Amino acid sequence: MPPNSIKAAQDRFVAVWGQMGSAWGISRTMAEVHALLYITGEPLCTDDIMERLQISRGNASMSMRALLDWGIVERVHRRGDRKEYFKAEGDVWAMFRAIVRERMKREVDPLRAQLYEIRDQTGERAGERAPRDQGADLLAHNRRLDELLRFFQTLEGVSNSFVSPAGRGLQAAAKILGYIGGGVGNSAGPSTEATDTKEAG
Amino acid sequence: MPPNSIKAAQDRFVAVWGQMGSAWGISRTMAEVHALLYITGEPLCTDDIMERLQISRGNASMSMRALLDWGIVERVHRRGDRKEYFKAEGDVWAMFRAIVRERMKREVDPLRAQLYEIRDQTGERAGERAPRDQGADLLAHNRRLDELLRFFQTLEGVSNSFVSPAGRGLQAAAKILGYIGGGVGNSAGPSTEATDTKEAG
DNA sequence: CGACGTTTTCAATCGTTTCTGAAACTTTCG
DNA sequence: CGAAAGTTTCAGAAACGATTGAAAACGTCG
Repeated sequence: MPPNSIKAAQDRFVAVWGQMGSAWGISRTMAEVHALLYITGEPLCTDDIMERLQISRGNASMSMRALLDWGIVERVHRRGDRKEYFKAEGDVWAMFRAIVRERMKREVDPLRAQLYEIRDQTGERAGERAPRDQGADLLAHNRRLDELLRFFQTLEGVSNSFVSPAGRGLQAAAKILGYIGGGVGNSAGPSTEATDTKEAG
Repeated sequence: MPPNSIKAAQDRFVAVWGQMGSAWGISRTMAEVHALLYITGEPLCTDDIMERLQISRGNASMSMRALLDWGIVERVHRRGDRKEYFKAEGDVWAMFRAIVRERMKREVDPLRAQLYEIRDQTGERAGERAPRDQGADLLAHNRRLDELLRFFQTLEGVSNSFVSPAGRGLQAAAKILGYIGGGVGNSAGPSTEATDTKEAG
């Protein structure tokens, strides 16, 4: 096995992860930077990233900053070195929790707020009554909004129980649900289990 | 209340939903079309959509097709009318299940497959041994890949239990978890007040 | 069967987002 | 304090995905 096969695998991982990122509305480069930090597992500095990913300094800097904001990458200082190094969160579940937390905060919460506003916009104000004609439509309209709101409220709850300090809760629940769903066996143990997913229909 | 206030609310909903879509990697227009169908609740034809959303015929057609593929919009035929009409799935949970199913199929499953390949790429082949130098790095590299794979496997399980015919399972679980989440003193509650959805019961 | 209304496709265009590179800024150290 | 090293910002350039509009395909009806 050639000694640089790890590097090749890393490159491939970076590409794959970057692609996934862009499918989920995250800038490709940001995902790539994260991928690189995650897969190498060790702290890298801006120049390392620039060189390895062939991107500009500005881009590298911005992406790093964003990852820091997301809380899935942390600064590392080395004694006797003025450079800053960066290291990715190593625990996949912690990483995912951070992502969920941020996306809820940035996208779902504002969305909920807007939906409430829209709901209020046609909500009956005190002492005012909708015209007879509009009544049914309005009711149905508001019912649909409410259903959406209810849904997002539930989602909020789920996400909180996942994200919270005691958030391992969902990790456990996920496993239980996993069993229900597909009989997916996953237990502790670093052994290379390449268990195939069994469809349960 | 002016009779067109529903229309105004609909427009606003369309805008909000479209924005959300693009934040999650769905084309804005497609999300808008869906929003329109959902919020009006009744079947619309291509021309209705073109006019209301001010988009081209081609765009409307493509977006409709995509929504059909996602399984969150269905064709409706009207007797004595050659046009095709389209109607959005009305049940929020069913809609969300369809979305999860599709995104898993299109994005997560391929990702998993790729990760397996990458894993195999450096996996020890029979009778071959990694050079001593690379040993530790390789082990750590593969461990990180495995963790990711394990995670996605669990995710797959959760999603299956959600998506499957008996998928109401997660709906119930979600509510339970939601309660837990609400009860748990979670970190500085972002903006989770205003939880006054009217209960029908 | 040919004409008409409707839907689909696709190359060209347009608009948005991302990326670059250089300048401005900040921090550290002699 | 000033120089050196590092980081951030930002206007313009490039890349990418979305959108259009016209033409082809489809299916129906007289």
